[in-house]
Amino acid sequence: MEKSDSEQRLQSRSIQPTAVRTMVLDYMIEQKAAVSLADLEDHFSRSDRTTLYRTLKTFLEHGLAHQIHDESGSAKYALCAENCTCSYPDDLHVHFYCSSCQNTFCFTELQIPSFNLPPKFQPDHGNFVITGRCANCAA
Amino acid sequence: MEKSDSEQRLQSRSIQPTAVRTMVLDYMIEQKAAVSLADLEDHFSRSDRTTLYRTLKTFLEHGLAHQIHDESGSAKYALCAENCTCSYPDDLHVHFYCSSCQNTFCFTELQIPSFNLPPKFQPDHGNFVITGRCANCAA
DNA sequence: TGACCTTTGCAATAGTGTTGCACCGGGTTG
DNA sequence: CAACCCGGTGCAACACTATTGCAAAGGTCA
Repeated sequence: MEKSDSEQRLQSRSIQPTAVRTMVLDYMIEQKAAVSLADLEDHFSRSDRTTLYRTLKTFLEHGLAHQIHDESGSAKYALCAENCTCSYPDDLHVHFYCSSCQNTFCFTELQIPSFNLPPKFQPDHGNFVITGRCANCAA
Repeated sequence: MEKSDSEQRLQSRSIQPTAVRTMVLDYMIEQKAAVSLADLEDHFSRSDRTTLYRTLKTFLEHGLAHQIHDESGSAKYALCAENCTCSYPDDLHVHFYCSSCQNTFCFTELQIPSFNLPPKFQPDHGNFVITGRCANCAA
């Protein structure tokens, strides 16, 4: 039996590829914007909120996705790149939250130039969000 | 009757200096870390949650304070500098959220080197948070 | 004093995040 | 086969944050 790409992607992060997890991953792969728990609830109405919540939590814990805190009030989730460690400062990229359409986009190609923190502060990871209007809504 | 510094600071942002507002502003001035609504509730137990909530909202609307979204799940608020406009890219500074003591600090002196957004994206303001351990907790 | 406006307090609600517990199906072991 | 274990899932409940509606309090001004 052949394995789908997403199943392999789950296994490569040591996550059991269950039906829900594979579906959620597939869904996240197609999205251009980061997804919230509410998005998943809407889209997978046959699955339980808790299951989707724990699915996202599992993705976070295994480094498959990262969490973004924008001004929408609810956490968003986006897939990490294959080789992403989500740690500072290597994987520090910018997100853009559109206050018009409430979408949050990952600009993984947009690395932040490095800067120095005050002494003794030990960074672990970062959450950078620019708020404004996205290319679609600004038109 | 002489006016206190905080009363003048409120008036300079066109905010009526009521008792609650002046007290909250005084409190925020003394804090080294950003405050949450829950912090205010704890400290001003004689005032109502709603009043404190609306006080912060007023501060935001008049550019007296800015909002920070860290991983704590609740919004934090910190005073803006006198000349701050809170707009991109001039007032883009870094915040540090300590996952150990849950405090969030403003590094207003730490400007981000500039970078370019994709075309047509119209930025308004930013929310940059580094998570890790603060100088106190790292010891 | 009375009309008016702002501020404040109280109550209630929506929404998000989170946990406990029970069930189910699959694999394992006696 | 039966007893068991275990991860995943679903249901219910709860905590906490954010937010709104409405009524009371207080200040201002004619």
